[in-house]
Amino acid sequence: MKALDISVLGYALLGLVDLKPSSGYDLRKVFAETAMGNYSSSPGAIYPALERLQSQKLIRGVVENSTGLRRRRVYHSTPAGTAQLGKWLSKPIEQSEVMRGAQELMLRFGFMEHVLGAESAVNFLEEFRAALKTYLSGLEAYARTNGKQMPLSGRLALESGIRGYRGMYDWTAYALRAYRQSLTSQPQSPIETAQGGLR
Amino acid sequence: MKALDISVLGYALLGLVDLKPSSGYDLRKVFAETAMGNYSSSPGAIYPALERLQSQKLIRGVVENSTGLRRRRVYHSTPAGTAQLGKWLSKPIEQSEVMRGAQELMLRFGFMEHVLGAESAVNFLEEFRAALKTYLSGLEAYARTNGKQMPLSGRLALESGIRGYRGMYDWTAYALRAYRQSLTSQPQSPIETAQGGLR
DNA sequence: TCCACCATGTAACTGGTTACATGATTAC
DNA sequence: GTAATCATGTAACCAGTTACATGGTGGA
Repeated sequence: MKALDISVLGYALLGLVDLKPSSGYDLRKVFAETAMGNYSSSPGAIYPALERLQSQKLIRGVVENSTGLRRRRVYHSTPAGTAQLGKWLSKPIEQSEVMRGAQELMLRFGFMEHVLGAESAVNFLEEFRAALKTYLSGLEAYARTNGKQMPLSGRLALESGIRGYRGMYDWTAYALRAYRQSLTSQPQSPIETAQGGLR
Repeated sequence: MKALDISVLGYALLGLVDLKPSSGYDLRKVFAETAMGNYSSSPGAIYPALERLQSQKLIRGVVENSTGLRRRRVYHSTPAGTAQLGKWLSKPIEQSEVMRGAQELMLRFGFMEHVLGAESAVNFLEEFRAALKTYLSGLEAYARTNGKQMPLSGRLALESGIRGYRGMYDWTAYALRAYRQSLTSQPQSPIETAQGGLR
């Protein structure tokens, strides 16, 4: 099977549809109104993206006709779609993704529990934490050596980045605590992934 | 004068070149090796972007031939370029930019002192702080009402976003302190912008 | 009747990604 | 002489942006 290429927006859509069957309009609202404010969200972006996913057989759109409402194409994920989503979620974390702001990593984490189960989420958090630590120490070293010769606003902008990553690093500890707690209190069975072949 | 459209990468390049004349290769290294890890950075992105800026007369490339080195096209900003940069930096902060992660706003802040002077940087920080406060309270309200029905990983991903913005909000206070201190200690004259017409 | 909202689409454009190509200089 | 690094480019492709188009439904 050739490697399908799917944009980040595509994965965001696939993940949302896998969580809950939705129409294009529903999905647009998610991007417009919830905390997923990045990944927007114009009709010219999401309708073609949904069509692409459908042509790859990862989702299927069914026209709702039961009620007297206007035609509404509700998409749901196929087994292949869930599998593909799981594959994406299972990718090891790369340093370059951390560098680019870790937004895609957070998106992946958001879907992880539902698709791969809580243990995977914990593993991901541990890996993420390690990657953040590496990147942070690099940033801090950079700030120490180059900070003095930067204008104040540049130095502060860099400081903002460092604080952001430090905050994320702290967050991983918080999230791990939350997960460990939920795992011990109820020995939560992970949701079965639809297919076995998630390399 | 028609409104030129310049991508964020274009502004990043313009700002860097305005700080210090540089070749395409120098600029690539900045994106590859410093904390400006987003905005990359392949030759296929930055060389065409530099050409576009040059065709808009915002920068000028001069081939270095003094040394025996290989031809190296060093770009420097023109007065029109500095003016355009100032115009971009002067844009009021929009909520939508905050929502998209505030990366462009941080980029703007990084260049601000050099182009518009310290007072502008302070004003920007105050505006930014207010925008963050608004956005944060919206996010927190969203988390309160929708958090319970989200899976743990989704809830935690949201929490990460909130923490990130809260961290930025705290950072604005820190940055304002740093600026006020530097302004009172030495009554630093802002660098004159090259042209008056920054609407 | 007209407005606001639900809902889906399309067409033109363009900036960035990926990958390839080239050639000069320095160090070993 | 050859590998690494400096340095600049180009060409194909495509996803996302902007803007426009359409048409149903419910309420004032």
